[in-house]
Amino acid sequence: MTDKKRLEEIAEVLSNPRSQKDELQALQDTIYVIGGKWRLPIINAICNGHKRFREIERSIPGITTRMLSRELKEMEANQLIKRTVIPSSPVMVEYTATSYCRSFGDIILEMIKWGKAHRKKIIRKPEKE
Amino acid sequence: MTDKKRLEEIAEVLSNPRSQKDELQALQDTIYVIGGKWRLPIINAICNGHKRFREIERSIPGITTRMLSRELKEMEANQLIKRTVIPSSPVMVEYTATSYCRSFGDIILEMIKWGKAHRKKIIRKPEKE
DNA sequence: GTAACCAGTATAACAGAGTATACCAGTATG
DNA sequence: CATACTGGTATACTCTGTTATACTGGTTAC
Repeated sequence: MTDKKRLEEIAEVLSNPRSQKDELQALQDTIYVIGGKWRLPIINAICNGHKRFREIERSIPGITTRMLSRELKEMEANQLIKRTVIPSSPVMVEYTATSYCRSFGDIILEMIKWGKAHRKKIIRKPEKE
Repeated sequence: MTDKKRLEEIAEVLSNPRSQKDELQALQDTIYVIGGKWRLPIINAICNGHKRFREIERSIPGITTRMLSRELKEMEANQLIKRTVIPSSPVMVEYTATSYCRSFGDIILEMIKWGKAHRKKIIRKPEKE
């Protein structure tokens, strides 16, 4: 390590008693958990009261059965949601949010807020036709 | 369309005067803009005062030169950051955040908050060794 | 002269997120 | 009997974000 780099590091630590590193780590952890195109929309749908598979599917235009199925499975494994089978006929399935899941509420809210505020600025890549 | 589905839709609209659809759209727009593994960490780094290429690179462990270069280029194209060349010798480059970029502050803050609160719950897939 | 810094570019390859399409068993509706 | 609903699975494929590795040109320090 060069002296320059060393001095930079010392300066950084001194100016950051609570360390930027922890914040970066926390940020990256969160990105890891809610990463991907569908995770947050699904959480949002379930928190908004959509419980049934097809109901969630319909509420998120563009998502495929496969992706929804996969995400739900993983989210159940990670204790984000609860899957309940109602032994009626035909069998019904209900997905409900755990409190862990609802802890994303503030993030989702902020993101909706941002999206609404900056609607006009966004130029999406054209969807495949 | 079946009567059932039709009734469901009516019920949904009635219970949602300000329409969940707009919120979902806003959420997906935001996901689209800040999507990916590196976008938010880079924004965070620049907002925290890291201006120089190598400085940003060093502040985000794991990122490659290529990814940082690509992201910076795209972010500049999208008016998220400003790239300034200082004609010294050797040439220096400074990246600074636009106010548009800083508008992600609240989202990043919420995500850091979440990450810190749920640190222990996260089981990351083991990194490649 | 060689090692390290700056700000990147080039090339190739990979992994997995995401898409497309079809299909299953079971039930109810007309 | 055909159609449409339920909650999904199976197979195959694409795409691109991401990684890995090497390299460039110019400058400064030892």
